[in-house]
Amino acid sequence: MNTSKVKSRATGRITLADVARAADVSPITVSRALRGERAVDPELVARVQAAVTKLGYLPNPAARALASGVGSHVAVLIPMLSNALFVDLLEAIQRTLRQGGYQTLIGVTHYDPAEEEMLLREQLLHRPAGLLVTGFERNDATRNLIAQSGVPCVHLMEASGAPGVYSVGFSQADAGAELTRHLLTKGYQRIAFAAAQLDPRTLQRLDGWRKALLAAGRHDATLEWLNPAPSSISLGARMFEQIMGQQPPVDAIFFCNDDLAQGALLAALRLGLAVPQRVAVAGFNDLTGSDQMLPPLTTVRTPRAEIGHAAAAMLLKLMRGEAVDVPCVDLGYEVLVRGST
Amino acid sequence: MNTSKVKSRATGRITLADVARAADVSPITVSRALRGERAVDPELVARVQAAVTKLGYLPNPAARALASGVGSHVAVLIPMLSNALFVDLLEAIQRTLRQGGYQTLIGVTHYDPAEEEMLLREQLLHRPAGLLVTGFERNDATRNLIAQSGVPCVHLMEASGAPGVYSVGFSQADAGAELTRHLLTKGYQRIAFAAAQLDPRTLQRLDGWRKALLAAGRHDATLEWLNPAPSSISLGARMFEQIMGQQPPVDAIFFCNDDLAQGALLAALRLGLAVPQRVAVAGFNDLTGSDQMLPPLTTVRTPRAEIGHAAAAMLLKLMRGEAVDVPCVDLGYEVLVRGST
DNA sequence: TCGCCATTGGATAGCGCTATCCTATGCCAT
DNA sequence: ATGGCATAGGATAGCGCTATCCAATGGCGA
Repeated sequence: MNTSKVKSRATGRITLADVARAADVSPITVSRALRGERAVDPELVARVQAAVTKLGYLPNPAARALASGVGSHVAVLIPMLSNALFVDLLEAIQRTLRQGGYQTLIGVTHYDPAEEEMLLREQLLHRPAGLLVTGFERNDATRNLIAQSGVPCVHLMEASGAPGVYSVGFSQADAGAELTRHLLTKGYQRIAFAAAQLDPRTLQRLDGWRKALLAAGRHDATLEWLNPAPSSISLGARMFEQIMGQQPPVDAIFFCNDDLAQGALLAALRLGLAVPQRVAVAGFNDLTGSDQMLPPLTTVRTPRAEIGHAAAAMLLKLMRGEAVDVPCVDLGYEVLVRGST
Repeated sequence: MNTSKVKSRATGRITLADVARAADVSPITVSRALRGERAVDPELVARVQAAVTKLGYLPNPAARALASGVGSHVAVLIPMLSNALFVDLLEAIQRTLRQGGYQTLIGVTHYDPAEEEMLLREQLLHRPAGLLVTGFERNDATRNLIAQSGVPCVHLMEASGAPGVYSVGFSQADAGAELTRHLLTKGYQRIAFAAAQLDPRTLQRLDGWRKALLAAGRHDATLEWLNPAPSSISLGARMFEQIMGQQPPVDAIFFCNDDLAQGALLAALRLGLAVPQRVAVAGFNDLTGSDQMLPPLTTVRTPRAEIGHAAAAMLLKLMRGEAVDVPCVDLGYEVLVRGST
């Protein structure tokens, strides 16, 4: 029964062969019993389990990866960790994947398609069991890498009906439009849109804002303030001052992210401009601190933790070869009306 | 020269054997040429390099890990991603390690020693090439795991002279004391210390504050406000209101982290309490937004990016078996005096 | 000239798993 | 009975690399 030979380079760790010996079965039976890959006599499974517990056996991920051609980890590509949004998303992803027995490898693309491609190539070398990527917009090379790798992939933060594509998110454009309609309903006449970073999701919000204003006959190109610099509180403050210094004046500003809006509210305090009387301010994502601002910030609560959890759960199914009934999950959003509008 | 046999389960990827064939050398020579593990005839190295380039060969990390017993990644254990401090730290670590050819695997301990132990056990299974952990305080089991694993380990964020221990950080206690002395110099009489989370580094700052106040004869137990809840802007606001509602009044508050201090400044605005006239507020870490507050927040700039970089560089040396001349690097800090004090 | 050792290329044997094929068993329909 | 087939355990052969030993070469002192 015992087929293992004398070890010349023993690492001292308990191997599957040790378990097999202790349970008096063949190594392959242990492997099958542990993975549930094929029907195994319940009595043998019990014996294997007992041996595993007794010896404290823990499988060697590298050996597993080499033999099976697929790792026990998931690669996650996100744009930026300094946006709290993605931290919340990651936290949920990591928690869910761990329960499924997978490690999470994080790659930060810095919103750069070339960097995303490079990271992906690197990650694919490690043969991840699954892939989580942010949004749909990427260069063809990257898209092909994903498709040809055969690694199950779920897209985060956006909702898309494309066939064969898995995604969990919400409509950024709808959210942008709905927040804009809230401002219109409140009676604001000239509603600016102020954005930084200009990543795809920001531009979708811009699109929603534009559609809502066009529908109301209130659109005007001078209302668009687009800055490719990274989003931050201080940039929000600067953009606010810039916008308020222009003619004709605006009476509301929709910032594409809460950090910008927070900076704007602080700048308004500094300048003595009353919010929302002189100008209304709205943000996006309901980041930490937005409810503490003066006045509290009107924003859109985005369900990033739920997205992370649902995407990870979907990926787990895909990795296990189970069927996914709804490939495109829309988790919606919620406009939070607070004092700033 | 060609020793490889017909593949039954070929994965289609280029292997080291393919390179060996193309360069007309043995596989082990390719391995050595690529790793520089032993002297190899420069001409052969050139031939190997040419073949690698021509074929686009990329080593298989799983095979490497299995054969050598050590992975090509570093495990990093940090307490929390929602504290921007650690995001900056990670960013620097990841950048430096990637240049050294290592992947970064992040584990978030949530300030929980038990979770840290569990994560570490999990990570050690993957045989990381190196380990980065936050601070020195952990349970004995975890400490033993690190020591017995034989994996090179560098400790982050604190400076310690313990022999055989590698660390990069600064003295949290000194920084706490220096900020406190700044407040004393400014003439504040009753300087409170308000802290959340109560992790080791927070307690070290507390210690510094206490020593400075004791030295000045201004210490008083009612000045300590310790809350084990997670640090956040809203908690800072609540703690501020609580502190300001107590008698005898304080004239300055040192918050252990900037998010708390930011919340306090916002609460002060809400309550109409003038900062720094009615009460001075100081924070720690110089997080994003602190310079934008009203008034701008006095705080301590902590060199987390530098720490991340230096720690990763030190770990790279250790992993390569090179000597590290200074095992304990103190990168200092800087008190930033702004309008809030 | 001879050995001795340092140097460097290669053969061999795994690392610890899993894919694949093979075989033994039992059960059913014929 | 008997063939056919599903079921389940095991032997075998790698996955793609590296550790280890071995052999060939050349330089050098005696």
